[in-house]
Amino acid sequence: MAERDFTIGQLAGRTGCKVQTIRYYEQIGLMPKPPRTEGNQRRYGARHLERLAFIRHSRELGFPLDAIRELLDLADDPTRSCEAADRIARRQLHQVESRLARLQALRRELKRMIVQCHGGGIADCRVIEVLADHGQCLHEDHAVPGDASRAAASP
Amino acid sequence: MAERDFTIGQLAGRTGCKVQTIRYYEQIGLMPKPPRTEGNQRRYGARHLERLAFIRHSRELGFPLDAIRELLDLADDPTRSCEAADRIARRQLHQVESRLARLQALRRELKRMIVQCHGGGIADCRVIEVLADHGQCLHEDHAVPGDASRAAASP
DNA sequence: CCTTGAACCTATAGCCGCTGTAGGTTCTAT
DNA sequence: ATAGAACCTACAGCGGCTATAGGTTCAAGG
Repeated sequence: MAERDFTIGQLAGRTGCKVQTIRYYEQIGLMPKPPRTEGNQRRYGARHLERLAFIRHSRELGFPLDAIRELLDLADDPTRSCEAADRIARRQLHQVESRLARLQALRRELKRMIVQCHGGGIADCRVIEVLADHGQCLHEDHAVPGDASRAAASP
Repeated sequence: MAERDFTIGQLAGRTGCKVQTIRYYEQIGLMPKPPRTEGNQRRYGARHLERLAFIRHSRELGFPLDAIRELLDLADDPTRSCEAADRIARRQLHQVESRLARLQALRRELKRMIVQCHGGGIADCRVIEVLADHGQCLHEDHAVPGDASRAAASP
C-alpha cells in the first residue's frame, strides 16, 4: 500500500467520524471493504476519504443512510441524471420543513405554558395543568399523526 | 370493578395511544399495574385515563419519558414546589429551540443546494458536489457537535 | 349450549444510527 | 524486550415504540 494510506484512526480524525462508526458503515455496506495489512488492519486511501466525507456531510444535513446510499450510487455513475439526486434533496428539504413546523408549534405551547406559571405550589402549577389537559393548548399542531419532528443524527 | 372501567383497547381509543404502547408504559413503570379480571385482562379506571392522557400530551410536546416520570412524580405530590416542574419545562423549551436552530441551518443549506441545481447530468450536479465538499456550504452550523435536532417521538 | 371472531395475553425481535464494552492482537517507540 | 497506544471482532444497549407469533378470553349470534 502506498505510504499515504491511512489507518482507520487517521481516517476518523480527518473526517470527524468515530472509528466505530466507520466500521459500522463498512458493515452495512455504505463504505467498501478496504485492503488490510498483514496484521489484518484496515488501510484507507484518498477514495475512501472522499466517500466518508460525503457520507458524513450528508448525515450532517440530516439525510438518512438509505438516502445517502442512493446518492452515492448516483455519484458513482456519471451517466445518470441529476434529477434523481435533486429529488432526494427535495424530499429531505420537505422532511426538514415538516419538522420545523412541528417544533415551532411545540415551542409556542411550551412558552405559553412557562409564561403562565408564576411559581408557588404544584397544586396550581400551570405546567402540570396544561400537560394534564390538552384542551388548554392553543393548537392541535403538536398532536402529531406520524412523527415529523425528528431530524439529523449526531455523528 | 365498577362498570365504567375500561379495557386496554378502550383506554387506547380514548387517549390515542396504541395498546402496545400502554403495555410498554406499564412495563417501564410509567403507568401503574392495573387490576385484572378473572381472565387476566387489564381493567382501567378514570385515574389511569388521566395519567395516560398526561403522558401522551407530554410526549406530544416532546418531553422524553424520563422527564415525564419526574413530572408525574411532581404532579402526584401537591406539597412540592412548582419550580421543579417549571425547570423541566424550560429545559424542554431549550431543547426545542436548539433543534429549531439546527433545522433552520439545514433548511438553508438544502435550499441553496437545490436552487443551484439546474438539471443535466450527475457530472455537474450541485447536490452531489456540495455533499462531497462541506467547504461549499455557507456555514458550519450543521456540523453538529452533539445532536440538537431530534425532537418529539411519534405516539 | 356452542361456535365464531374480535380483542385480549405474554414474550421476543426489530427499527435507526450509532456508541460502548469486553477481551484479544498488532504496531510503534523507547 | 517491553510498554502502551491503536487496532481487531463480537455483541449489547440507547429511546420509544411497533410488529409478530402463538396462545387465551370474552361477547354476540345461532
